[in-house]
Amino acid sequence: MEKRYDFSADAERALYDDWDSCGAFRCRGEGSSKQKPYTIMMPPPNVTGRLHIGHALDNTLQDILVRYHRMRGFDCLWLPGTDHAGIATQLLVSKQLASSGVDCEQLTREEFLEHIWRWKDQYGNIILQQLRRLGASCDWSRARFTMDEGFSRSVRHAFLRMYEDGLIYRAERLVNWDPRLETAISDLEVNQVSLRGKLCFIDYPLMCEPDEGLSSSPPAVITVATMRPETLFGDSAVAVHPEDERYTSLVGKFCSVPLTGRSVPIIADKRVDREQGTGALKITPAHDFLDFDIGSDHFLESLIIFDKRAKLNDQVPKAYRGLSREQARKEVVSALVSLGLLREVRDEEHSVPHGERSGVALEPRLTKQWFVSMDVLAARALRAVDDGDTLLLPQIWHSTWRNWLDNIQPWCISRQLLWGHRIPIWYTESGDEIAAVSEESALEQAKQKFGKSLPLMQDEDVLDTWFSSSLWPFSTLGWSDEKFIDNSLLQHHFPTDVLVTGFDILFFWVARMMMMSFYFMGCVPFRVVYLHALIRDARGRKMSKSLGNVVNPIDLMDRYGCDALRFTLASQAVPGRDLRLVEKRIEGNRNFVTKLWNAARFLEMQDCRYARDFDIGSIRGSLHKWMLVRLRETASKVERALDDRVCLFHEASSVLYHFLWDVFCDQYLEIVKLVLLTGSDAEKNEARFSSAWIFYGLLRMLHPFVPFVTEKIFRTADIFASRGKSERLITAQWLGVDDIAFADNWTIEVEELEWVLGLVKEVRPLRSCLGLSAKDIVPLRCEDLTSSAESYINSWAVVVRGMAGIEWLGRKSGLGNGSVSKEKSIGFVYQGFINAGLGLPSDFPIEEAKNRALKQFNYWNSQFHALDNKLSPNGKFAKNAPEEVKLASALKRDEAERKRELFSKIYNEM
RNA sequence: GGGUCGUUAGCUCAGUUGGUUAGAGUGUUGCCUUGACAUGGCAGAGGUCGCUAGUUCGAGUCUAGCACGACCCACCA
Repeated sequence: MEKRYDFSADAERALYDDWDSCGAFRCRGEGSSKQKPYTIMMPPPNVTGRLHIGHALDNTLQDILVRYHRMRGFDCLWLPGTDHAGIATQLLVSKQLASSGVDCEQLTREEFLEHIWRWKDQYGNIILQQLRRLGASCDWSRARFTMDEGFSRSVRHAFLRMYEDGLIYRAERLVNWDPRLETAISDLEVNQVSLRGKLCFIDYPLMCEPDEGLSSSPPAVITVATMRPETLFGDSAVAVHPEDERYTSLVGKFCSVPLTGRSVPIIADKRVDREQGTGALKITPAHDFLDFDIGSDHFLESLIIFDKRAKLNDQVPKAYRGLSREQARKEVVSALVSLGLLREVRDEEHSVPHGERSGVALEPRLTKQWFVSMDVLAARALRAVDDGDTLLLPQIWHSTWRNWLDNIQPWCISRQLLWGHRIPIWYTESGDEIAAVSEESALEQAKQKFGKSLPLMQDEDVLDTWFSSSLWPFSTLGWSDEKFIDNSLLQHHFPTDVLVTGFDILFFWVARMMMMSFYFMGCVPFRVVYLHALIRDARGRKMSKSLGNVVNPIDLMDRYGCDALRFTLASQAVPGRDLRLVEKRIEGNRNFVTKLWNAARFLEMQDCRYARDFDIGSIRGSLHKWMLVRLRETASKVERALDDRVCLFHEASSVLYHFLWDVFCDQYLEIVKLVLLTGSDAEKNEARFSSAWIFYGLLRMLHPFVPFVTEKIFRTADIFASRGKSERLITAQWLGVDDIAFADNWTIEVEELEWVLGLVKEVRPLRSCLGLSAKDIVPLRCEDLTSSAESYINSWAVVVRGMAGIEWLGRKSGLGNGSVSKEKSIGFVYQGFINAGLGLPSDFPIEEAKNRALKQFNYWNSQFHALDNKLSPNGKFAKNAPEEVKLASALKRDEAERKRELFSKIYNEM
């Protein structure tokens, strides 16, 4: 083996390509009736995407689950793919076309789509290539795209069924309109942005009743307050609260809208808030949601004053036509000032809805759109989580889930874009709608319905990207695709096991998948949803391009290796908490990878070929038995943590980290070294093979987390040579609790255990002693430490004997239980050095010697303390706790009920 | 306005139904190159667990209030 582990991109790619080409990622599907299926659908990244750190986290966690289950013998399907990402892609391609001098406006729909498809074929798979670098072991042979042929059929099929069932309908409503993208968007795509604005108090002159004449005195005005004076062109009323005494006399009268001369009624409506502004609200039904509702109830006219780019249209006076909202606001204000109708202006914070994609302020707009009725679907999705059919992890999301689904609004699914699934509805000249899977079918239907061939126009709009994504879990398995209807793949792998994704798309995607799955499949799409948190920078800020704090995972992998990044992400994946990416942590985990590599190198140096075939059940040494017990305990912890219904990735990685480093390397291997130096031939042999065998087990447990280094070790280290067994770790069988079950039959005597623990305890002082003595003590015995291996070994053996002497002395003198004074103990330990043959020179300063002995004493003391606690049944409780409590607390954890009873009994009697 | 979460060592974070002396990584101090590993080893320093009250034999952990921070939903005349 090389001295250093090579984690370069090339080295990792070689390993990855080998896995891929040997078919390790492939799901066997229908061909493997014996294997239980395990299925994860990868959240499809946008075709426009480049791998960012969030993808890295998302896919690392999925890969850990998939590799783990694969090793446990499941038939794993991890299905990858990409999303066509309607708005994002269209924006990107039109920008590119514009920069290369193509005027998108001049292109026909077909020409533009051709450009996008060409772009998609060229660049759309970059992110999937990047996922390979991450080690993602997904089944590439089953990769899907949300606009591939089969998927498109699914989408049409789904739309038509929901249309026929009345769940999808067309309606004229006020929708959130994005004036930059010139399309409707859904409520979820709206971000509220807090801005400073000017609250304008505008006087609307009252219209005189004919009989009042000129006699009535001013002020004959009603003052309204608005942040958006430019919308006054669309006003069709002024509303006040019915019980607002200031205005009761005015209700039913008319006032004139400034700059237009239009006369509008003053109406009363309970939805008007008396506290806000002046208590009088100008009503612009076509451009405000509340106004729209009030307007409909009072049968007011909806005056549309903006075009689709949010510029004033020809409904407004000539001087204002074509102005943007901002320009219009200025002009209107100055006109009002010159008319003396602007009473007051106040600075005020308010939140303005912005399009999350375009970033511009939205304009509510009255248009005809397609909607999905959500109530029934939502109720079912809610029940699924309430009943536990699907588990949301972490469970805190349950209440958010409920909250949202309880207050759900119809979903606007039509988009005025070009890139996406075209709505499968055709119109006749008479305006009749014909729903069909294709134009041919629509023509056929029209012919039957009207008795003659008619020219048809397909609906111009496309569907919201999330509409197609909501079909992802089953559409990817061939649902509604004629070629695969009733296919066994769908039966085998649906519902899927786990969905791993970010909480930010819980409503966008997860909830809608849940609804669609119930509607079309009659069951939940996944048993568990694991929602991971957001990755922030080292200072806790969100990563954003504008802050320039976005880290590129590819770059991190180049510098630290993929495994180090993966392990870091896994170890930070604490449910429900955002994680900050600190580079030092990645560096630490790179060191962990190196440690693993070096442990392998050590074992490699021992002569233990075919260690994989070693009959571990035959071992005799307590040391190895103890180690196997610890290994089993580790396997158990990892298995529990990786259970789908728990998903404690940080727990699993932490257990493995400390087991490898602290227990396996720092304790066990150090003792193995002693055995190799001092043991009999049989003992040496057993130590070599046991340690290699145990390492192999550990290597398999680590593989899901750090696949590259483990595979590399497995493939290069001689110890893993085997007689005709699997040659790849990725397809090796997990070494689980059940595989080490034989350890249960061992009775490790208390003395044996103590002996082992004694050895374990010796390791660190041994190392410590080696450190201490290299300059002072050892040269006393061995003049030339480095000249020959023999002298080194001898001096080491001496140290070992010395430490054994100290321990013996320590125990004998009762150092462990505090029955000997500290001073006396120091004396003993000091004496121990002498007795052990490590005699300090006669002129060695006594204070220094005492200091050393004190250090040693402190260490031994803590070790004995720890040992005492392990052996003592009541060791967990404070010395001054009441006896009753000690008794009660000695009960096992799962007997908490009894514990409580006992408590109340004890204290009731007192 | 409604809801959720967080506050533990200089920094980034664990801490399982309340239980010895609150842990890890990283940084820091001192010592040590040795035959797996200086991307290492040993030893040390560093914490009134946000604040206040309460429950308890015992609170980082449970309850209430407060402070600061983050996020989600709704509204905004």
